[in-house]
Amino acid sequence: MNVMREGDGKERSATHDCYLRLRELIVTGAMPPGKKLKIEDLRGILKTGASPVREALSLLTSDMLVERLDQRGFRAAPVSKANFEEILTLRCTLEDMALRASIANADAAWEDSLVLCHHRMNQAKKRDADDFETAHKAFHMALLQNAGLPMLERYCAQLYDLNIRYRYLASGQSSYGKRSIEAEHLSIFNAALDRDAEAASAALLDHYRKTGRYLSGQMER
Amino acid sequence: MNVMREGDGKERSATHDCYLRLRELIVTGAMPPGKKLKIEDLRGILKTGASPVREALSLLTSDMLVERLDQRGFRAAPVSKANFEEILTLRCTLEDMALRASIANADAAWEDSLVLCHHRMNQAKKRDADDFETAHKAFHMALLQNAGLPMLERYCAQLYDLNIRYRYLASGQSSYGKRSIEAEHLSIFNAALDRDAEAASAALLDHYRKTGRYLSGQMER
DNA sequence: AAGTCAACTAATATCGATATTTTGGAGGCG
DNA sequence: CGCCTCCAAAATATCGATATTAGTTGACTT
Repeated sequence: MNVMREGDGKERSATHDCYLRLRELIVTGAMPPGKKLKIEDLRGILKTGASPVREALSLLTSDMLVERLDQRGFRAAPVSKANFEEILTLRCTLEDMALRASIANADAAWEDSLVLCHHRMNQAKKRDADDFETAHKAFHMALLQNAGLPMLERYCAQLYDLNIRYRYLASGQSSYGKRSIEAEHLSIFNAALDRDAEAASAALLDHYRKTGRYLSGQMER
Repeated sequence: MNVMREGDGKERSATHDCYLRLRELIVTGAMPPGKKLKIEDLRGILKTGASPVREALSLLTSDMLVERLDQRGFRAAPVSKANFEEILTLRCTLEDMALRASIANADAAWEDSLVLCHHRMNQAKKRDADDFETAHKAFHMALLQNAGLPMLERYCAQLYDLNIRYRYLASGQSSYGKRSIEAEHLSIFNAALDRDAEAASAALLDHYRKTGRYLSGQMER
């Protein structure tokens, strides 16, 4: 009667497993915005009891990916252009702060981690879209992870996921437009290694705003 | 067999009620930092089942007031000077942004709400320390609530509670030092009504930094 | 025939009980 | 004599079932 020995490739607690899988479903658009998230249905999809599902939905509420309605259950968070723009604004402010703090604390270990993440991201790009998503997030988070500000990092990670969701919704999986994402990443990367906070921040914000404009254009609402 | 008809003065769902009461217990220091939060004990205190308690703890995890340990349950979030300073830094950046946006959108309705909140705060001060806490938070949130940036407001509210917790921990309930909090509030209030973003932001950050220094001084750690 | 109210259905929120995991300690082995 | 292993007790995580609440349909009144 063991619950968590299926593929063994996931996590160890049913709740956390639910959390990750549900988040994936919402971020990628498999659960579209506004969709009613019925416990019974999700039980069927996730093959588990009601308690882990409920707890996972509660956690996703705090990530602003799920909305809780009075006593009428849960639904996938709605989307709007205003929300998208708020996410962009907050990301620009918070990541600017985090990146500058990271650079201020720069050391060899951090630079090593940047080199690795950047390399892996470029390798993953050639292979698999899903791998690239993971590596892309890892690269962006690595830029901020030397700030020594764990709460700020957490906010940035949350906002990253919310933003990714809009990208999945605007277009099919991982369509990045025609711009050279690679070049943009390279200039952020180089400026960070040079410990040039001004240049790095400018490149990062430019990267986000360009992506923002591209997605904004795709959103007809 | 009705669960939620005690004093009727609280909320309507057991989970939300647990959430509010537990948050109060942690913020005020009744549950000290690092304290193991055992489901059974809390069941006894809150007089309810295990499910609402668990769900409330999950929600508090996202507020960074509770930590979840692998499969070893929950405990009240630890405190540290670094954490306190991160909260202060984030508050200064985020509330600055929110206040400026609020002022940019200033209108008569918002000014009315400020006048009311400011008045109520001053009235409450004369009466009851607990009422003052509520009114004080309402005033500070009212300053930000015209920004039209709901996520930002949410972050600010979260950080406000985290900060209040340090005040409760540093000293007994609602000891505000010798400064004239009232005068500081008045200058923020007046600058906001004048729609002078520079002055309002400067007064607000000064208010936070003074409180921060005062609390930092009280923290020997 | 339209609006209103009431019972029915469906879904949520909560409870009590069980199985799994961790923890602390006693006994045996090196 | 100290360390590792194994066992018992406690606590967590999860399940299945129940009671409460919202949504809906249909009948009754006007």
